[in-house]
Amino acid sequence: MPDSIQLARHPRGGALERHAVNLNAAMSGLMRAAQVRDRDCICCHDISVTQCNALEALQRAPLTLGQLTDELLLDKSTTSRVVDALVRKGYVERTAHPSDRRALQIRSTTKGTKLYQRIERSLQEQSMLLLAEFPPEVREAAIKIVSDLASIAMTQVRENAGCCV
Amino acid sequence: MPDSIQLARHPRGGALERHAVNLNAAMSGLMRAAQVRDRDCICCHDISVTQCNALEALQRAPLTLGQLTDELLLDKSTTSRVVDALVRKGYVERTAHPSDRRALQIRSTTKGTKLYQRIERSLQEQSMLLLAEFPPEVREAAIKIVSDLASIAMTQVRENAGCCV
DNA sequence: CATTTATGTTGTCACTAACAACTATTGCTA
DNA sequence: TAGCAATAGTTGTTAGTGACAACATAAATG
Repeated sequence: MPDSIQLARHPRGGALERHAVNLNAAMSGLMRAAQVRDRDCICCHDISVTQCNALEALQRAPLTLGQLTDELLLDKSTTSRVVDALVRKGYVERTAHPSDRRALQIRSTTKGTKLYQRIERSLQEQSMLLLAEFPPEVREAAIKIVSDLASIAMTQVRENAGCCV
Repeated sequence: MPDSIQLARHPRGGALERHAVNLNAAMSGLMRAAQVRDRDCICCHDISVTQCNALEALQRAPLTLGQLTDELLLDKSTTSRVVDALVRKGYVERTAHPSDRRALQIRSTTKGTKLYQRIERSLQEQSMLLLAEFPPEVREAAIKIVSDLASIAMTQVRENAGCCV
């Protein structure tokens, strides 16, 4: 088990404080590694990580630009350009919204869906290597925790909109 | 508990495949949220997220540029510029390496250490909000898992250096 | 009907990060 | 020990990301 993250032992304060410090250290390492890994992996498939996130969101259902913006936690202008890129490459299309003529329905094309499935498969292989080291119960627990963390962090971001006081 | 991550039930294949798919979904959500959260939080403190990562690494010990590059998983040119920025702002200094005149010893200044501590405190507050929802044993387990994931992912990145075949 | 609000797009800017080319040391080896 | 390959950092250049502001168009509200 290589260079593991340094965990603090006794910073002043209670258990919660200590846990928070340790979680931050671990998360920041994980984020850096996962970011690079995803970039290297996704980029071989002709799109960027952000573009891939958008494509993923559109696999579930067609979305308006606003909904997509919300899901990606980006500015609407950025989202618009992410969609531009995907349209240019033929992975996504902008169609008219049935009831609101201001809005769009952005949907994945067949080509886009195929691409996404290919990418998902290669990301999955990476994660399998990663998870193979753990027994099944621990894997289940890890998934649960990470997705709970994700939900809560997501809400924090949406509510706080610029945390610093 | 708000918009939680969709978990797949029965994709074809064994438990490991299913776990890998679910972990990816959860991680990608977590990454997006945490990235935005960290950015918003750190940016109020006059440096970027990458600069903050560098500052963090330098809290433990002075490093050469190469070592720092390795830790941050960046290109050495990028790392050099990250250091530039931190030097310009007075948070870090480049000093001569004792035994190798090609190399540098990059070290955090007192000002840099103070800044890092301030930032760490505010990130910690965010994480405390997040962790408060879980009982202590679960928190411990979460930290362990996340840091193991981080270590393994880190190794994957270093070894694989461009996964796609 | 007029004003306000919401949906997207475009212009501009700052920042991130990679690759390649270069300089300055160091270390190997013939 | 002279010469050459390898290593440490820096700088030039390029592509991409993402925010903010200003804008056009359509819907909703008074």
